[in-house]
Amino acid sequence: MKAYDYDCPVEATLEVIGGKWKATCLYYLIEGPKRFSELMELLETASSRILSKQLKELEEHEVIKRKIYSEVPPRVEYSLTDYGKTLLPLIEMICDWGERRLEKTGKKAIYNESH
Amino acid sequence: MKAYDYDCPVEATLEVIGGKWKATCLYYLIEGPKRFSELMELLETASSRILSKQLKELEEHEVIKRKIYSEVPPRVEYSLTDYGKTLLPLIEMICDWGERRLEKTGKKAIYNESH
DNA sequence: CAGCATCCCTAGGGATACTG
DNA sequence: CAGTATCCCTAGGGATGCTG
Repeated sequence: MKAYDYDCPVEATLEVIGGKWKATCLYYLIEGPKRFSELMELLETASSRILSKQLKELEEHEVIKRKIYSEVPPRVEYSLTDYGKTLLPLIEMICDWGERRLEKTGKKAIYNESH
Repeated sequence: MKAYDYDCPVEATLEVIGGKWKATCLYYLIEGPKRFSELMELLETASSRILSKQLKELEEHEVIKRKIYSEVPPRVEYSLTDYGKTLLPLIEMICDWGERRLEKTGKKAIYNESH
């Protein structure tokens, strides 16, 4: 067993937000709770299996919470926890830097177009 | 071919800093240029192959530059580019959040101990 | 609707050895 | 010293289909 878990604290953060869709999910959750299907639509190219896995991991890291409504058809809403909200400035900074990089590289993001 | 490169700008950032050691490398480069062997010592558990790959990718993304000194034995120094320096506040915020997470989870990072 | 189950695949990461 | 070269391996991600 190792004496340390990380080389540097930055790794502890990347472990939480570093999955393929995680930061993007968090970003979309900033504006408020979203259901599974809403996230699916926003993350056009993600499969439901992967998305649900990433959401589960975010939940395990306690940055989002999952609320189940006992209805038919089923309804589930994901939202940021208080702890997750501490990530907010970080996520926004990540998004800002990404936007500048889009300008620099000429690449495009769906999100940018729809705003 | 896809019409878009990303769903959201956050992905453009994660593409740059999201590799296993990338953010950590950037973090250590904040204090100034470092040679390959210095980074190897700081990133205790990274292999030279991986580290050199990650550095090469950071270089391709134009956030670090590689300076070769024509000496024997060879000497190479890595440092942040001006563009890379625009990542600075972000990296520091990532580190801060990571530190708070270390406190919360009781995990440890080498870096924290040595300071 | 909100997901698991199953199967599959490759890219990222790692160990070890070797060179200019 | 600062890397490649080679081989290997698994974890993350993806396609498709099924269920409560």
